[in-house]
Amino acid sequence: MSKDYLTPNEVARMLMVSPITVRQWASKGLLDATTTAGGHRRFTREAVQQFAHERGIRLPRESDGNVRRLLVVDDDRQLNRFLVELLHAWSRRMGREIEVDCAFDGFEAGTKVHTFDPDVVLLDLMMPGVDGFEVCRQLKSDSRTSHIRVVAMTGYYSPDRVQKILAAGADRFMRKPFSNDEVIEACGLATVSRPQSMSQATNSEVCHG
Amino acid sequence: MSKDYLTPNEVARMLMVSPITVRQWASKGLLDATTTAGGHRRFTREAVQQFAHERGIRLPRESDGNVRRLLVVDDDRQLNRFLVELLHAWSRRMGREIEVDCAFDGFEAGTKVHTFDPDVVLLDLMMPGVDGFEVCRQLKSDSRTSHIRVVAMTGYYSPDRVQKILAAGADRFMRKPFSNDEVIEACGLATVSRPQSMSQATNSEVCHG
DNA sequence: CACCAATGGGGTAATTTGGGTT
DNA sequence: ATTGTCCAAATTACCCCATTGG
Repeated sequence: MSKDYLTPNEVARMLMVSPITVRQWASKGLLDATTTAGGHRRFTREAVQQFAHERGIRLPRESDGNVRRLLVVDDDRQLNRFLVELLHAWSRRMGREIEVDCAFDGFEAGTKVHTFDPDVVLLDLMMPGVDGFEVCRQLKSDSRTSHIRVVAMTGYYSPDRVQKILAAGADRFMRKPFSNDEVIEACGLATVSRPQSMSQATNSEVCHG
Repeated sequence: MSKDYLTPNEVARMLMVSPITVRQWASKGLLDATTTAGGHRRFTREAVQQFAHERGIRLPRESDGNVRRLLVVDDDRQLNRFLVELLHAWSRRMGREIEVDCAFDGFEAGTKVHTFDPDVVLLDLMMPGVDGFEVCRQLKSDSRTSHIRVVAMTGYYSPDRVQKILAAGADRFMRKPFSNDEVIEACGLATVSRPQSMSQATNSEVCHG
């Protein structure tokens, strides 16, 4: 799942070019774009990826698609620890080698995004003083981190909110409380090189919200 | 704002060679590069650093203790901008080449500590949801960032508080409001390889707190 | 509605880049 | 091994004003 719109600035960073160049490409029809009522261009993630793929452009930090490192961002130390252990337990059970790290505040999250280089970030949206939407947006608009799968977690739910979260760039949305299976699936761990069904192997305990 | 890619010219300056040479290295695959849609090469900082490291080349920025890059961390956009412009104006006046970048929240600060690689961080301690003491501690306890000079800024003052800030690892403390000279001094810009007196060149306006 | 900073568009001019070759 | 020069093409800077989004 992707965010529905990218601005010229965001596209420019992704393609390692100035916004002006993006404008030229768009006006020449090389890069598919729609326009707002006021004439500003908006791009889809798919269009950009297709554009890049057609020209053999390798977007920075492109991984092989397999999840190896996950970063849990949550100020609630208990829930944070729970998620870390859930993931560790799963990896032991499935024989998949993954690394899990955690961050308890926005600054730590920001540093670990670069020092730990995660494939997935599990992001609590309800952290005091941390605007989860803004974090999503920043992650997705920097070509060094835009490949990271963002799993947004929150207890507060409304269709509007989900819309906003996905628009900010989150790849998945999890409403608390969630089951273990949901976490695994949202992290993209369930469907990788493992077509066999393992439903009985993963339990369905529910964690608090 | 800092870019997340480098052009051939920029790499050439970093490695102290001509752009043509960079081109050769890239076309021979010695220096990792991607291309834009139009065929121009783009490089990541990491690639250049790796290239330099493999050949024992010391990048100019790490060669001396002079302040070159400063990161302003403050959610108050006006004060943030004021500081950035103050530093820019000073650099123009003194003919010192420095780069200044800014962050408006904890997460952005965390990422830019690594992507911008600053020599100095000016840190507002009163940001909502960001524990400045904790940020100091984290910066100073990681060997990758412990060399960064931390200038803590706050309007609330008490001896106790100063004690806490310095204990957390801050190198300097600035109480708002502060004068331009104070900022320059706190950033370690005043005393470097410039024995000439410029006292009349630096004004003493006071910015708000 | 007015306000404001940030962003985007169109156009033209200036700069940078890749490639072949020296 | 590195750099200079030439050219066409790609990219960017700059100006001025409109749009966006809070």
